[in-house]
Amino acid sequence: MKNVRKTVAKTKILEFIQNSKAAVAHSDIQASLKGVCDRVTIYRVLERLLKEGLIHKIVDVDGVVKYAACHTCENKFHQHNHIHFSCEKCKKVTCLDTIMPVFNLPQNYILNSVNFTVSGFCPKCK
Amino acid sequence: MKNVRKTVAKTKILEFIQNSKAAVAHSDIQASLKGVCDRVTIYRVLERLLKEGLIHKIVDVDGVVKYAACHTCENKFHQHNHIHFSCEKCKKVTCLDTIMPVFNLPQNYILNSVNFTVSGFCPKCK
DNA sequence: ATTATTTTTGCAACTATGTTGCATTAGCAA
DNA sequence: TTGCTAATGCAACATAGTTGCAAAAATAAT
Ligand SMILES: [Mn+2]
Ligand SMILES: [Mn+2]
Ligand SMILES: [Zn+2]
Ligand SMILES: [Zn+2]
Repeated sequence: MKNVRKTVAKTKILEFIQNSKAAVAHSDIQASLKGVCDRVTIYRVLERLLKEGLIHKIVDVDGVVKYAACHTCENKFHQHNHIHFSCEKCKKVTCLDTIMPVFNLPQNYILNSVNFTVSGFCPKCK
Repeated sequence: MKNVRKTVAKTKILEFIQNSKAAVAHSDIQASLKGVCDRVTIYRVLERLLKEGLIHKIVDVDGVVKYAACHTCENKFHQHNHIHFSCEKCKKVTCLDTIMPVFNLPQNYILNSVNFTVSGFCPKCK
């Protein structure tokens, strides 16, 4: 059952994600942590942080994978049914933590998780 | 203003997409069209079909890009605000053309397009 | 039908993103 | 301090997508 360990890479990466207002991509992390660790390590740390429920993963509308800290779901139900907003101008992806769309699936579909991203212009870019 | 041309590749690719019940990936197309054209051509044809509004693009929860024919929006408003269902078992992505989630953005955000994908188990796999 | 024009294609080369195996390093508990 | 094993670095690989350019094919003009 694999004990988790606290390492420099993990600490710095988590800090960076938590201090970012918008979701960050692997390349953002790599740029900010210049030389702290290998790019493969970043991938592996991200995997761990996901599994430990400290961050969540967002696939942007253009396929770019980004990560954001978990706020609303600290220790409780780890559900991310909020909307993500992707700005077409500044390319920033932000969690709209309080906004959860309403919909109902047809019979016979079993829902597990959702991935809602809307795009347009953010308040700063409109 | 670039006239569009009808070519074998384009015809076959569009047919394949239109005949598929689920959304298809580039690799699916390549597999089905074995040797009809180069893989680069597939990318370029897909781009054109998108621009011509004959298909739409879906980024799956795991980042895999897929394409589906347009049904509800033939000539009219080209809006894709319906939900896509991604089955975790059979990996098929299907358009739930009639289901459109309700939500409201905070002031100052300008909505342009949406990308809603929910995952779980489809009727066949549940 | 022939020719001319321009879109489309194939190919090769390249970039970006993510993965895997394996030897080495470093956390942490005993 | 020692021992165990999680975590890392590095190299190599895999996959998806892009770009430039010459050749081929589709359509328009003659
Ligand atoms: Mn979020
Ligand atoms: Mn669809
Ligand atoms: Zn913006
Ligand atoms: Zn299924």
